[in-house]
Amino acid sequence: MKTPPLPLLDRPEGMTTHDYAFARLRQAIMVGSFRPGTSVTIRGLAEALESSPTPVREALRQLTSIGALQFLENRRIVVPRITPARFEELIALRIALESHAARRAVAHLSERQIERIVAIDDSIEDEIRRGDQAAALIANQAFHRTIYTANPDQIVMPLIESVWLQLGPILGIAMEHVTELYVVDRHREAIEALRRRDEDAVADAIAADIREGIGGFDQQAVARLLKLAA
Amino acid sequence: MKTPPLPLLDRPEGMTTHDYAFARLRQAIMVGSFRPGTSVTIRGLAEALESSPTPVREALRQLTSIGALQFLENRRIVVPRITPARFEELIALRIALESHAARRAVAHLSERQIERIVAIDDSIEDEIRRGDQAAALIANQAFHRTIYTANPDQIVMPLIESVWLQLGPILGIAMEHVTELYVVDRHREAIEALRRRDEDAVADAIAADIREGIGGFDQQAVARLLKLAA
DNA sequence: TTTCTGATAATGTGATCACAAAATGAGATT
DNA sequence: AATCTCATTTTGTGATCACATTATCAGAAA
Repeated sequence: MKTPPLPLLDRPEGMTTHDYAFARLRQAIMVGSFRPGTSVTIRGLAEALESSPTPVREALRQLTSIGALQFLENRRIVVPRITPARFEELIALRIALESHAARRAVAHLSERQIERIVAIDDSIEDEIRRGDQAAALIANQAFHRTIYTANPDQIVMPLIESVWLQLGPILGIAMEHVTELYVVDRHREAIEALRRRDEDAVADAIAADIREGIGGFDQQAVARLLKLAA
Repeated sequence: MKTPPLPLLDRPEGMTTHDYAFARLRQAIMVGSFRPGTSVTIRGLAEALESSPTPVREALRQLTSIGALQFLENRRIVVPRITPARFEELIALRIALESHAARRAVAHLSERQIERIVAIDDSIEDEIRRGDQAAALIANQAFHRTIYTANPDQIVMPLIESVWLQLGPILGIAMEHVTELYVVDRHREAIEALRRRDEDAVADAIAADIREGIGGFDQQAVARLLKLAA
């Protein structure tokens, strides 16, 4: 069991060791630092995070509950494997959830929030230009999250983040082998539709954004990526 | 902090204390044994479950991750409060998720599985006749779960179960004050549509089932229930 | 009466230990 | 060479303890 390097993360004053461990592991999985099928151990991660096992155990309970990791029958903990069919389910679910979330956010968005979303979209392009795919992934998520959390009563974000997390490891492989992951997007259409407060158009733009973005990987492409990572 | 009586649950040979604690607490929340806003403590639950605090701590990390419980800023753990607006978001999300899941299951359902679903629907009616609302809720969930899990690559069930869990406490109040919670349903239409392998009709029947079932509680009705429980 | 202060109690956090369960590797047997 | 057995190692689980943080309560001051 070799723990990959975990991307560093700021630890604010007063943040508990458990919260820090959880945030750091979650981030690592989200940006593809762990490959599908990778085994992890409590003590190995505790060492990498420079903590005792207790906070790591609790973080692992959380990570398994949100689909980022998986407890096996033999009690081992692994990064879930993914098949092309499951990838397709993840994309379809992402489309269902995010178009639903976008619809229900439209009525709540202020002009200021829309300008904020535009700024985030610009930052995605900066990151792409810079060649930093993980940062582009994070910025892309911030773009989507800022739209959906405009709805003050939304409860869908934890579900969406869980789907994003489950896509992390395969996207990590893709980021190593594909250079234009976030070039195609429909963010402009989404922003135009937000300005018009047109729920249908927003939902359609978000769905198209996902379908034509990472959803463009068909089953053959996913199988190829998985083979590359074996 | 008074722990309500936790419904008993079978503990199979070899089941870890943690898994038992988690399953028992999850079930209790699902069937409405805990009221919204109820505070829980690690030691209190450990005592009720006759275990040491460690397995309970880990179970609480899981339960908070799936929306069943909530860590507050002051580190206290509570059953989440719910507002009428959040209830409406839960219903809308349930409709979005479950009609999506039903659609994607249709192609996978065998005749035998459909007969199994019919049998579960009959058992719901038995439970209603018997006046056992918690058992009817569990059977209703089994009806839905059996449809959606026909899709072997589905990944949506943990998300659906999280929404069900978040509805548990308010439904617990409803079960105390309303006697006909599961009388209205559209299960027959859903079954007919499954037999015809008609994805649109299945999705419509599931959506209508939710909307006309517990979705029939409008914001005023929810507010009234919350007042009754205060 | 209300507000403030300080002591005490309650509750979550992290560390450590012992034990249970599963994996691994070496040697013996087929 | 393949399979089995057993000892050792690895890894997860549960218990317990001490400590940190937050809540509560009683008494004093305004």
